[in-house]
Amino acid sequence: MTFKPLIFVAEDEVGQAEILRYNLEQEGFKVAAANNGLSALEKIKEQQPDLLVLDWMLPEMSGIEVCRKLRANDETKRLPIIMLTARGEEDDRLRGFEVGADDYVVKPYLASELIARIWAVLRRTRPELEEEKLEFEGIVLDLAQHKTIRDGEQIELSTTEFRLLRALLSRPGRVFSRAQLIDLAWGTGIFLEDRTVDVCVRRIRSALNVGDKPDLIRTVRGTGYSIDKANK
Amino acid sequence: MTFKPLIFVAEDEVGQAEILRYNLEQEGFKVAAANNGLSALEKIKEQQPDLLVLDWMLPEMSGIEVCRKLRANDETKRLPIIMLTARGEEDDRLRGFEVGADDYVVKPYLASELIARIWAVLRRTRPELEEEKLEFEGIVLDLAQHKTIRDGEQIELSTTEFRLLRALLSRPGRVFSRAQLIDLAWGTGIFLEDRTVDVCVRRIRSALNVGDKPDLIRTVRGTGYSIDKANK
DNA sequence: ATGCCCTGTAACACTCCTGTCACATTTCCG
DNA sequence: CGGAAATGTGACAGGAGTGTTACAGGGCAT
Repeated sequence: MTFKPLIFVAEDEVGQAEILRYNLEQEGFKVAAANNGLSALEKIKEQQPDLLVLDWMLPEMSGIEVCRKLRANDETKRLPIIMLTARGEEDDRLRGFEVGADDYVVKPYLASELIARIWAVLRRTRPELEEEKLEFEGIVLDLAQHKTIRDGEQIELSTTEFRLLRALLSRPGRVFSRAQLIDLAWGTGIFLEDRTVDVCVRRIRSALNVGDKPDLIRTVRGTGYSIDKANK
Repeated sequence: MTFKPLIFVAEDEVGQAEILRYNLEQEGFKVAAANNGLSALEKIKEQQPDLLVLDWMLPEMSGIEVCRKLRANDETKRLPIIMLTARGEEDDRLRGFEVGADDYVVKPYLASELIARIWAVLRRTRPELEEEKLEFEGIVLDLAQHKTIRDGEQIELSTTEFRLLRALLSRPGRVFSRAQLIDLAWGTGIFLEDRTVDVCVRRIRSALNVGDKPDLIRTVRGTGYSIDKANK
């Protein structure tokens, strides 16, 4: 991917914003941010981001207001917007769509979930961004369609398995610790036994290695797992 | 590496802090330190370090408070922070992320583990520091991939062996005492026989010196070991 | 409510790592 | 040359780490 979309984050809670920035940068996005509605509006006009992640509750100017103002301006009229709303405020969702948000995500959210939505919206708005695929040694992950293929044959993976494989495929060869994999596949701040990763890896392996296909998941004893070529 | 990152250590226990300083300096970092939250905050503003290692429990001002204050200030808003938390305090980890820590390490920790995290965070923040390989005289350690290569051929090393070789390769020519090597490869505070290092070195040697390759690990009688060119 | 699938955890088996010991070899020094 | 100290080497028992299977709880669609 040569093009690096600039994502603008309007979120007032510093911690949330930083985590988000981190995850988005990991994903390969450029990131700009503001912590209140007013400055968000200004900075957006300057920087012309490719997409806006907009918290519903913002000081100075509410998300809905920001949204409306953006839609009223010719330059920003078509800026894709993803709303962050608190759980239970379903009404907000409705109003969000009314004022022109392209999608919404309920807090608390999984980073990977939000990233998936971002890609979806970007694809929708910019068809020239061909659908994102991860590929390695005959394994293809179609992120848009959530499909897994090995050597042309489709593989059935559950959501969690798909996310874990996705993390591994994002950087072939690189070894991920179990903790990192939990962060990437389950979400930052989720606490699970390390062994859970082992079991999930096993499930992926047995789904992936049909027939006599070589096992491409390398176990690095004492450290973690990676996707790799023919480890003897 | 021409650029020497300045690491700021905020840790109240003097012994811990000194060991940490030593290990970080070994790694080639510059180090500044404070033993309470308040002075840490002041010194950080003066010295503008590249990264902060922040103990969770600090006198005067807790780690979480320091973190929050730093995030609230424009100059220090993006300072990468690694939290040190006690084992079992999982809640702290969550709160750590909430207030914007970039990573966390659980005490007691492996010096090499912390150093790895520091590099990871620095790389994330400063992509130009993409240095994930150690190389010397045909030996290549790929830290990200956890692979060892000599003259193009892959070598199988166990975790411990890998860590020990890594310590040696981090500063070619430098002689490490057995105690230092135990700190670096096994972890600070681990007690082992010095002879264990000898055995581990032997294992590395026999894995590395396939064929008639020269032995690059030099034994310094009465002192320790180092990686060095062709010692006859 | 019912049944199915997903999932996290526990339990057990098994591999291979690993720290230590005992003995061989080398080095140093008088 | 002798002896002691340091290091090399091979063997081994115990254990940590991982593979594997089973299962119970929960979500979701019917």
